[in-house]
Amino acid sequence: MSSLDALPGYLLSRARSATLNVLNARLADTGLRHVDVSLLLLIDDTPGITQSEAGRTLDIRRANMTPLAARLERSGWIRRQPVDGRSHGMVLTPAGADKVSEARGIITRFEHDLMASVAPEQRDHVIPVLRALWRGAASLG
Amino acid sequence: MSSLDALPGYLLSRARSATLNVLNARLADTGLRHVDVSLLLLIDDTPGITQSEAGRTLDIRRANMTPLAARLERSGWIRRQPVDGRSHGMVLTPAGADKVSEARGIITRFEHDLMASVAPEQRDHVIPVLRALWRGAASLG
DNA sequence: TATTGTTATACTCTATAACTATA
DNA sequence: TATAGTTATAGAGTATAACAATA
Repeated sequence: MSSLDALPGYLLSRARSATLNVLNARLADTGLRHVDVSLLLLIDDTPGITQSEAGRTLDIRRANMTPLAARLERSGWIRRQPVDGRSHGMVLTPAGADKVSEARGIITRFEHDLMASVAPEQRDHVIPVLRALWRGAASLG
Repeated sequence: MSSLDALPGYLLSRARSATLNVLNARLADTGLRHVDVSLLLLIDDTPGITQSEAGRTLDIRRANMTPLAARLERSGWIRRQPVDGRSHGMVLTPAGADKVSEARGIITRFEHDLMASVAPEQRDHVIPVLRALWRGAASLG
């Protein structure tokens, strides 16, 4: 263990990388990437949400949201329909709703396994600590 | 707040992104990227460490370590010297030692500010939680 | 004027495969 | 046969700038 292991920023990167590797491996068979899952879950939560709104929620820029949403639409998981002349509301298709269920199962199992791997005395602190770091770092920017 | 905000994996990504943005902004004037800092700190901790050893410690592949180390050498911050016919040990130059001091100051201030932004009741849990998530995810892989 | 979506583009980070030189 | 370093390359992920259409 190097002295880097005392630095929250470094630990955050390593923890993120380790968890993402596991999640991506578990998602591999679904044809979804983790970013696809987050967008599909958001659309499921907020049917009709526009690309720009989704981008602001997920911290994805408009320019990068376009190919992402286009890919989900091409795969038949979402439809984009104009809500006014310039905004596109996104909704799940029936196939997309099935895909979300499938993804939700994997995510739920993954989060459960991850939490189970954390010592009981730290488990209740996982969510509060991560939220605090997120909000805290954002407040420093 | 979407339902994603209850998922450790998602929170980890957002927290990592937010902290990295702040850190990179603070490092901008030094000519260092965060990955440069982690390698320089490791070399400072372990003078003579080889590229492969450093790669295993930092989870950076040999193929990606080469241009990284070459850049630090070109900048005059490290020297690479053969330890046997195939391994290169890395050591800081005097200029590199100065650079590490500069970086360490920024890192220390950054980690302090980040910790200060976390509510006191969560603060002591930051390091244990991040270590637990890292090790836990690695054990799932 | 500001916003939405799009296109083009570039930069970083990460991953694999193939090669050489050496242990 | 395994390891160290290198090179080339490809794929994500993320960033900016410019544009047309619309509010």
